[in-house]
Amino acid sequence: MSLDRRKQIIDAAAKSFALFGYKATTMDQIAKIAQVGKGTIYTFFANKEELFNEILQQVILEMKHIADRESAEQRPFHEKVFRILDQALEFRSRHELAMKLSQELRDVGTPMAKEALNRLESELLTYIEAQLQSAMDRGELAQGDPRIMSFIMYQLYRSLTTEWNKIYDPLDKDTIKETFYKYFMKGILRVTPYESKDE
Amino acid sequence: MSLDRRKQIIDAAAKSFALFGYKATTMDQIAKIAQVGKGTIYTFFANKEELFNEILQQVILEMKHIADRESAEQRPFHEKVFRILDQALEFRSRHELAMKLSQELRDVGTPMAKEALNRLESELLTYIEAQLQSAMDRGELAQGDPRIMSFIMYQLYRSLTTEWNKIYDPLDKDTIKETFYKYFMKGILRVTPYESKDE
DNA sequence: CGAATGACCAAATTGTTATTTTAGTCATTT
DNA sequence: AAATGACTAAAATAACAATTTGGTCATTCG
Repeated sequence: MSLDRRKQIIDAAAKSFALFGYKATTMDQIAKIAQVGKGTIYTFFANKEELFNEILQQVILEMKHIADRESAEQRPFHEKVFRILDQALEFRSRHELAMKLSQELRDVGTPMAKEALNRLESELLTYIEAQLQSAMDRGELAQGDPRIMSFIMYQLYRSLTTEWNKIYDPLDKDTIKETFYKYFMKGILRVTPYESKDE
Repeated sequence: MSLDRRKQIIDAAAKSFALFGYKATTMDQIAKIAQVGKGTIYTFFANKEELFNEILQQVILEMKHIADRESAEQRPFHEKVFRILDQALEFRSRHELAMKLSQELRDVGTPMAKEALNRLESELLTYIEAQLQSAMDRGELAQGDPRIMSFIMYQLYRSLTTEWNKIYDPLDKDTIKETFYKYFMKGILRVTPYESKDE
């Protein structure tokens, strides 16, 4: 039942953080949803921040799980990386908590929201970095600094999706994919998937 | 003397906007610095915003002038583009007004500061877009959508400088240059300057 | 007895009202 | 006719009151 209570609290907190964001979620609120006295929360978690980090950790694992499923697929490497990025950003824009945190950061600028989103980004970068490293080891990829490579990859993909949409009309998925290959992959892949046909 | 007064006002405004930002600059302040009655300002400019736009326009012209000087140089195209981006971002990080506006946007979120910086960015994108178009016409560059190309170029360069520094230690200029070529230019140039030597 | 609890408190947040500042006007002066 | 600065309405800021909230701990319960 001790474990039961802990789970109740985590579930309640997850629900509330996703629904109201970090700041607008109160410990009283969580206790109420979890049907638990407020003091009980503090027997499992030192403070609000620690409880939040527990939830965040779950989200990170969930994201990695999705990426793992993608990278386990038998596909050419360049396809895989593209799909991981795609799924990750898709995940971020679908997952209620991540979305709520983005909004909170925009609207109120809660520092904890910023930190959490940075952490998500950082985890994704680390993940891709590892994928690149292993692809290099397998010889699928030209040598290079995997940290810089993953960073550029992420930034480029983000530019073509999120950033582009801030100024212009969204690009369709095919254009994004093609552009991503044309302007980036081409420079690093050992085997070029799209030959330049002098369009 | 009418022109004289106008210049006095513009100079005073430029000084004040660069020193205190948009919001913290008052019309009284400008009048005082310009040694002019406040009413006089309104015989030349309809309001604060219009006066600010006059200053901004000057900054934009100044930036374009720097870029023009760079692109007039007799250099291979890839060198030119790199240097234009470099000069432009350097300019933005050196120019007092642009810096102050960035700070103001971060700290207070003044909408006018955001708009102004967007305008600077937009002008730079348009400029590069034109450069790319003319390089394509000359056959120095593979065909492609110059808008997407300039956007990616800008974002990539910005990623390697500003964005990278938010997470990691700054990259040195040579690494930036090399990375920029390796991961981007290579994919679009007709003549590859750095041959991959299987490092 | 130890785990759970909710009344309690200091600190932070929010709501409210009073005060000051500021963009823009316009009657008067130069 | 151009320049000015006292003036005003609106906005920003400060000062203060009222409420909320994270965290504690003496008491209760199983």
